[in-house]
Amino acid sequence: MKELIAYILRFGNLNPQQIDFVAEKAKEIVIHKDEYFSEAGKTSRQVGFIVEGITRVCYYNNKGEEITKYFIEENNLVVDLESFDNEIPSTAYVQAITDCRLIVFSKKDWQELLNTIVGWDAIVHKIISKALMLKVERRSPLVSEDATTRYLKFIEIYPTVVNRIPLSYIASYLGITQSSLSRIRKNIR
Amino acid sequence: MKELIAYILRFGNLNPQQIDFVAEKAKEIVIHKDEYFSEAGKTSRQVGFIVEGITRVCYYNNKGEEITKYFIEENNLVVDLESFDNEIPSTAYVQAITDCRLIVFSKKDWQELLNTIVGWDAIVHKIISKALMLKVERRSPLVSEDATTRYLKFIEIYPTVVNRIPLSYIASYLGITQSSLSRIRKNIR
DNA sequence: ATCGCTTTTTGCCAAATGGCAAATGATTTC
DNA sequence: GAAATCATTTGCCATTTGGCAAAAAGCGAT
Repeated sequence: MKELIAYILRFGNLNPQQIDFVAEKAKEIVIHKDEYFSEAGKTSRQVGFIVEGITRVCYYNNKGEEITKYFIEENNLVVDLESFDNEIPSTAYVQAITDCRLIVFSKKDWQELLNTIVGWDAIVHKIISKALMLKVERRSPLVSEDATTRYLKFIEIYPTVVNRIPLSYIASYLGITQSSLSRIRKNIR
Repeated sequence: MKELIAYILRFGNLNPQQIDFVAEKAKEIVIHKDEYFSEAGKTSRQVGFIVEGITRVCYYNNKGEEITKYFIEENNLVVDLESFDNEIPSTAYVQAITDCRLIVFSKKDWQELLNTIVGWDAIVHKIISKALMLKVERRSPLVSEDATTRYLKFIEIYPTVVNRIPLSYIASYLGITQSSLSRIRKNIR
């Protein structure tokens, strides 16, 4: 729980009562490797915070290939905004790549936080904007680079992730085949 | 001005006084083709709204190649958030690709809007989040597609843009060379 | 340790894209 | 309207990456 609180306080201040209130609403859950936090086609009704573990957001393109949109590591919020906010079916899966410990808030509890804690929405907005900006900043530069450079950038961006997840997920995130990525790894060593 | 107001009202409500107040602070300016709205290395001190025209956000990578990160068309806000919010030098250029009519707000006026209009920050946050989500949704799928598919997706995403801007900018956005894009265009016809 | 399953590596060849330079086409300027 | 400038297309060949299938390596269960 302290990880979550520390994370929130980086974006704004809460007094002790407010922190208690947040803690009261938080539920801790475990999701095992390969299980889903939320699924395409279903409406996402939870906001999560990853205490430990790695997840990925992925979908299937029109050739049936599984594409990893991005990874979400520990100490980050995980929520399908579009689906959660508008109560519409999600278009992507959020899947645990390793066993994960999460703190989750139900939609109802999340609403209560919004209604009760003055400034909660401002904090949340800051967190969301920051996360979205990061995603853009990480994705955009990849398109214009060759496969090796993409992988090198990936290592920079996700140094704590690169050795804990299957090569095939990284390949699909980078838009290259896993055999190519395997060869790239060989060349780099 | 009515375009801007209509745009804002899609994200939240303002009463007539508030609308007047916004209009009072707004300045209309023109930026000619190839001129910059904001520049890398300089702190961005304006929020803009494009009434007419197309801009792009671009930067130079470490090989000195000019990379187009994305395009911003009419009826969208244009602001370098990172730079504007934190008053730090920007890392990218915002350049007019066609002659542009913009409505701009100085940082000082923008602050006044925030301080005066209850709910202004909520509206702005919604606008920003929506725009950032769009950027992610547009960028991510490109990485995993071949050059032709990327271009076809580009046409879908920016149908009003594709024929008004140089091919080289599109190529740099898609991460392919302009000769390749030229050949792709030929094949598609 | 062995079997079975999954992931990663490798070989071979085909297809896609890049690099460079020249030719063509389009646009602006005087 | 001719010249100059800039953008796009094309040709040629090199390089990168993909596709497919088999081999090797890693890993967990018995």
